[in-house]
Amino acid sequence: MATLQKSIDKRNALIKATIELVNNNGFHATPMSKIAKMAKVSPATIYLYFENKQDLVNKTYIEVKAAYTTYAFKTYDAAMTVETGFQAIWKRIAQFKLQQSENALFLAQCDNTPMIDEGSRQEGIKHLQPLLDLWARGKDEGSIKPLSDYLLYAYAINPLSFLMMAQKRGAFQLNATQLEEAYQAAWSSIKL
Amino acid sequence: MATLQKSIDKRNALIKATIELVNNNGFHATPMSKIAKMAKVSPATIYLYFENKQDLVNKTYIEVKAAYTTYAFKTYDAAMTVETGFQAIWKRIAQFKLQQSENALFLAQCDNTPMIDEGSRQEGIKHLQPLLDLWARGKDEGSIKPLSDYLLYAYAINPLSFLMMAQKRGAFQLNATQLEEAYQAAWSSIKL
DNA sequence: AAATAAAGAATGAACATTCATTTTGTAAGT
DNA sequence: ACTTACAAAATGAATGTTCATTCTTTATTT
Repeated sequence: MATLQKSIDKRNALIKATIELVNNNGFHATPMSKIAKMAKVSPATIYLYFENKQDLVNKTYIEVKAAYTTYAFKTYDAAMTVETGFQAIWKRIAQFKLQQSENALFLAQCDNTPMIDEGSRQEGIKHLQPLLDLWARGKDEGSIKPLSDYLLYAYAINPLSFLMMAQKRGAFQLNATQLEEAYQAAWSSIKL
Repeated sequence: MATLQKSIDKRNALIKATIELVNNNGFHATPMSKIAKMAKVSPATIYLYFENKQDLVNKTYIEVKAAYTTYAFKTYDAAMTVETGFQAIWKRIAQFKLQQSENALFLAQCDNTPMIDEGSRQEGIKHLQPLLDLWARGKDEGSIKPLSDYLLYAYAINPLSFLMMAQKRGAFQLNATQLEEAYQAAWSSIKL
């Protein structure tokens, strides 16, 4: 497989450039030529690593989403209580959105526009399974409200996306106290 | 003076076509030619009503946002208690997102991508003032948690956008009971 | 030396916008 | 009432640019 020879550095640089440019201009307003320039590579080289522009952005999405979920579940252990487990996940997600805001913004944009193939979108959702499992357990135990997975996700996790978006626009600055308040509000809105 | 009237119908048709096409393809993947075709108008005619593509989409955003807030505050009266007022606004917003999902989706997309000028974005925010006033009153009275406006918006209102997005993708179907649960969760996450 | 990776230039399609005309509505003059 | 003249409105066909992708050549690796 010839692919093994190709420089992983170049691939990473391309992914990184894609994220940065798409964040600032959107998918269709970021030409391959700019991505190439930012990654210090010829436009033609992109096609050695990715089939085409759509493939590049799909793969970028999946890669970032995987990094996101890995990060989110890092401190989580299925042996934890539901409350502790949820807290662990929530805080990691918050950390991710604040510390890796470029990546988080990219995901938010992908999730809110027709920029990603439906297949890649589905692929990205799979990785959230541990959270769905935790909720199922919580509902069984009676420690979490019997809401649909979507409602739970919306109330508990999704607002973080909005906060990150507002922060990106310089609308406000989130501090530790506010973050704790946010967590408490999230938990209080889904706990039974 | 032979003053001819530019047809408001044509303008409306252009706005409508813009919303529909941008929803399905995104800003940069909807050519003026397609907008023109859908509005049954010549491409050149668009430039009689709007300066350019950016102006068209900015004006569309502001128009839809204004309709959204008008709808949201329809049943609200500043004389209401904080709880009643919030319920009135929340339920109208939910109704809007469910019944005018095209418009709601368009707003969500505008709010999550670099597609709209910052000026138009600011313009769109102004209309939410009555909600901010209500929260200020609630915090004074001690009936709402002393969270920042952004946190309050994120927890109380923003999840509706996520739900609408998921619904658009056919991920689930929101019914009246779930809607009531959603409202209760929202209120419980911000009430003191 | 052979094979793979990379590059820059070339290609052709898509697009926003403008141009040159035509159509339409209106109001003044009859 | 009915022309006629005129300006606004509308149009389809250019125009020039931008962009994704491919082609041909050069460099690098084994």
